[in-house]
Amino acid sequence: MSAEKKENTLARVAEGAGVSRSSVSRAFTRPYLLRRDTVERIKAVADQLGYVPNRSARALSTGRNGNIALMVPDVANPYYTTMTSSVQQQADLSNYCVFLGSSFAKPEKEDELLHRFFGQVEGMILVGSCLQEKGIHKYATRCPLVLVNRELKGTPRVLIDSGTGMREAVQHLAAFGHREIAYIGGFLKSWSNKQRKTAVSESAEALGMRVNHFSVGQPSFDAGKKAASNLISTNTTAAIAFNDLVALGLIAGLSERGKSVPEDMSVIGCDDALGMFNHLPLTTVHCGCAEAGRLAVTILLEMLERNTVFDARSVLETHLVVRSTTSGCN
Amino acid sequence: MSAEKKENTLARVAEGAGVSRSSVSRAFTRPYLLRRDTVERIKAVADQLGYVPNRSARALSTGRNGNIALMVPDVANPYYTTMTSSVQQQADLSNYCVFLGSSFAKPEKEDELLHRFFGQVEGMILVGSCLQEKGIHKYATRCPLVLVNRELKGTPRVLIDSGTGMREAVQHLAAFGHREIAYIGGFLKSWSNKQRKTAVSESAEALGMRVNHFSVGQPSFDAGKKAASNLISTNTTAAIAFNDLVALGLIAGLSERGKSVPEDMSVIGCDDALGMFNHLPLTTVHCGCAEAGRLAVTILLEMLERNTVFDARSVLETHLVVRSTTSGCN
DNA sequence: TTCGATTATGCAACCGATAGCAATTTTAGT
DNA sequence: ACTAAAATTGCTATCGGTTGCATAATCGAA
Repeated sequence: MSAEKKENTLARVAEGAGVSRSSVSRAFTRPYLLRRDTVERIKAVADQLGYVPNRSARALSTGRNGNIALMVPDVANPYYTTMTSSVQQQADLSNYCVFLGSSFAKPEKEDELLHRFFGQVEGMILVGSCLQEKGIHKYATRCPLVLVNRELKGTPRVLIDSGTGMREAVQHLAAFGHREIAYIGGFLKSWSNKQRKTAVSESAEALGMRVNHFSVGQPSFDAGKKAASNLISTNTTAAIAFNDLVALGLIAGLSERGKSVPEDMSVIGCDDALGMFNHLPLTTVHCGCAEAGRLAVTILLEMLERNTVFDARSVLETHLVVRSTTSGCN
Repeated sequence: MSAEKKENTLARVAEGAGVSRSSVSRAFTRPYLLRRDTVERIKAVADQLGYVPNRSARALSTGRNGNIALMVPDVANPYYTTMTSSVQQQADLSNYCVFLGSSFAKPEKEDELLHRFFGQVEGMILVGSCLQEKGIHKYATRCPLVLVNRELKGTPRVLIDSGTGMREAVQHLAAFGHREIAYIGGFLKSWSNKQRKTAVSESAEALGMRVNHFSVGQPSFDAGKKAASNLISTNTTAAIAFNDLVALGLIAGLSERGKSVPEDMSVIGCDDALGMFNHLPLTTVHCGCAEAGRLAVTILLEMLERNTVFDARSVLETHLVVRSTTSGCN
């Protein structure tokens, strides 16, 4: 069975209501310019016909399409999922539609998707962009764009500072009497990883604690699990992981080796993405991903509204959420 | 600093390359109609100017915009996240852009978002739609639309049959010697819940097992946790939960009450969404969410390609994935 | 009534591409 | 060299709206 019965247009509604196309257009966009009853008559005909204005056509003549693009490294990652969700909700409040793209941390893919979005969005939000500065600039100079977790002077950005939470984590462990801790990092080159690692190092040093550094590369559950054995061979009594996934893996790995958490080892995660679903709720650093997403949208829409680009730089603090995987050391 | 330097258009490129607008258009859409060197010259000018075709304009004249809409109840739910991710990837393979919408299981919100998407997509995928049949029809009759996990005759649909996996789960438990099991359900009215519950009941009965039914309503971690106490007061030796979250909660609840899994109680989840991140990898029913997403896109694009609507009905089987939360009963 | 001031509405150009058809240039065959 | 066929390229209408400007209708007040 074939489809494609042509959609009804302004013209058809106009004909049905016995008015000009302009009037139909106005009935939808600036009804106050028309007589009350004219608007009603037009609307009646319109929804009797099931008329819905064609957004492409409207966009063509107004230059506004009511869309924004959201680019994340990986939608399936809970950290980004939370953000995606909040971005979509916040955009929805202003009747914006959002395009979603996953770059899988590949610059070419990110660029390709952005290029594809470019002509049909009013603005973009790039989360953890893996593009080079040049690549970002290419878009930033041509449409309003907000970065999340990426620092680039001149481009508005919202940064989640995991440092504050990490410092709280170290202090928390110090208060419990831990003197030798470990940081299980992810990719060495990763911005977030560096930020977290540095925060741990510095505050540990300030508190006179010793910290052993490990790097697992891709921060996965299995990576965390494997890290467990290395950890055991040290005198570490507490570990802070790059993220929750690694922390959970670590706990699993420890338990396989007969070590229990938190008795034998305290463990702290980061992101607060899936720690509350563990049999032992995970002590972790809560990162306001949802808030970051909302803020990014707010900034972006503000730029669209005012038709200007401003160099905002918002930093969101993170905080430790104490649950059940940390305790005093024996 | 203000933005808004007008984008460059076909015309500008044409002027720069000393050809007509048609030629520029062809250089991008049907280059084989032009002489090799003409195309090159045009492309050179184009990307020197940073020209990107305006998709709204193109859409207006071709009637195709290269976009599809994906509607899910909640992006933040891992079950849907997996699907969202696969839909986006699959669409990307055909150079389609995807709009994402979350209905939060509210029909009005779903309708509002779909209405907003309507004019600017070629087709839609509705996952677990909460619209009434009438509401779905409204869109299905006007643009190609594929349903996931929703049965509606005449509209192409992809259904994930958790029944097969659930039956495997029951058989698995039977093989381990369990005679009295429990099903911890979610919302009583939910289609998936009914499907899963029925499958458990029927296959248990066929195997001569007894099954105790519980319902927790909103299927959350805490709900599962609470269910633990009810469970303990029965002679149940194994439990099948509505989904992984409930299963994990259940395990946590049991452990709080000194029961260990799988020694004292075998536990099986459903969805395979987050069970592998547990310290004890969860035995669960794997639902091919990613596959369902891919399939939905494939069907949708096929309809767009062939410009027809066909009443496909694909059922995806699910399978038990045995990990560490099940064992023989003592 | 009559006239200027307010609304309401229509006209027609325009947004940036696409595509059918016509015009022009090449190519190939004789 | 000459011509028909084939390959290129240009012209122009069109997609479905929006909007500035002009015209027509309505209203109050003189």
